[in-house]
Amino acid sequence: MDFKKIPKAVIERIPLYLNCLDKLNSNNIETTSSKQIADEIGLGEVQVRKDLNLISGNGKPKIGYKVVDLQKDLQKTIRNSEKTNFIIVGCGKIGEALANYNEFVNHNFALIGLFDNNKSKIGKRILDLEILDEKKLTTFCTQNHIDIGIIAVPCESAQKVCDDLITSGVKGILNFTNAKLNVDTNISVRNVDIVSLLTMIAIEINE
Amino acid sequence: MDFKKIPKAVIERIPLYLNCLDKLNSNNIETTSSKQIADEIGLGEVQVRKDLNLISGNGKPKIGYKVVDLQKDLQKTIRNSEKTNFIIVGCGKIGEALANYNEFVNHNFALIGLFDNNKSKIGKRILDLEILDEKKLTTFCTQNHIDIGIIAVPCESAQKVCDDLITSGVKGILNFTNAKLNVDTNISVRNVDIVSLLTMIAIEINE
DNA sequence: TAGATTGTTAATCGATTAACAATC
DNA sequence: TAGATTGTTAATCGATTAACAATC
Repeated sequence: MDFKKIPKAVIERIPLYLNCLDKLNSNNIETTSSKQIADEIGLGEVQVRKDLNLISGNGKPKIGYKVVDLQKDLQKTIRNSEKTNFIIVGCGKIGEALANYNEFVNHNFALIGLFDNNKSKIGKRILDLEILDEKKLTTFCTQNHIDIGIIAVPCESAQKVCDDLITSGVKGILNFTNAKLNVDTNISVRNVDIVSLLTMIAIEINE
Repeated sequence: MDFKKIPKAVIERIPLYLNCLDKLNSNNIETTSSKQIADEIGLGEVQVRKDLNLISGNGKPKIGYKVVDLQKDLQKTIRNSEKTNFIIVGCGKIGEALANYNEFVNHNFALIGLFDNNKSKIGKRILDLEILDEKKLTTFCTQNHIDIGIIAVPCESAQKVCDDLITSGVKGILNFTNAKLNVDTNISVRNVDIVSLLTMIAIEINE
């Protein structure tokens, strides 16, 4: 929907910039420079400058960047609307841990639905949000605007849940199973698999 | 320690190959090809061939690769020893969820320690592993061979825990806090931050 | 003005893809 | 032998870094 396509590599860094700016903000720092940001997050300053120029273009020679302006420009890449709505499917250990995390609202993400297919879980609440029957998933998603679905069900059901989410209009998936999800290219999928992460670390420390 | 340096991009794909081979194995498929693997995990076949040639070099023209041989060659990039030992520091919701995950052993990772600084948690057990006092962390790490430490403590204590781990000889860190850890370049760090992941997905679906 | 800092252009580096020769 | 599949070399693409001109 945005006019300029943001390179994959830059997308990976935007959360770092946002984090850094949050920190500067809470320290009441109003103006910053590519050097300061680069040092803080451990990147090269030229790279930071190039990224920020692409995303914001509001740097001023000799002065640098206004922190709040930069935050606004970065935010624009993330969303058009007020909030990004997401749901969690699967309220086992991982799903529950995620649902209890209360930092979402500070970053304009809104957790608006929890689902499980286990009778003993349905009807319970996590931080005031009721766990709904997974059967209601597609209805819920079509009736509410859901941007992202988090999949935290057992591996075997992951593809089914994924298909249901996409059929109901969800455009992004965060997959906590180690299933390889088959999706159309217009859907954004990220995977978090602990064994894969440990494997990559193990390779790096073995070199 | 390995003689040939594996490119960063290839390291990211090794878990995919391992996953795919596990699946082929459980389907009793003994021989495979770059085409089959590529289709399964959604990569180009030339890329798969190049990666596998770098890592294994045991492909045979017209025949392909023996699944078990390929698995062995991939495993060699991951570890020299029998197992990769790791511990979890912080047994809150996330730490507990991770500790309960029982797939580690199937992939030659061994969870051998749990730590927390909360009196109400110390002494409890998760899947037969006792939660130890965080004060014992450095002693434990120096007395046992720990390859990787998972940090699942509150954000504020992350850097302190990280420093303790590294001082005690840990070479890899999996960081579940959104703290930006400051480490020496010889230490491998991977971060899992749910807000960052949601942010990247949100950017991609907003384009 | 001189210094600091941005933005841009060119050069380098690394990763992917294409073309094709080698071979069980 | 012909076909299938690997491994390699060259070409392309994308990302990073270096050099430097522009400017508040």
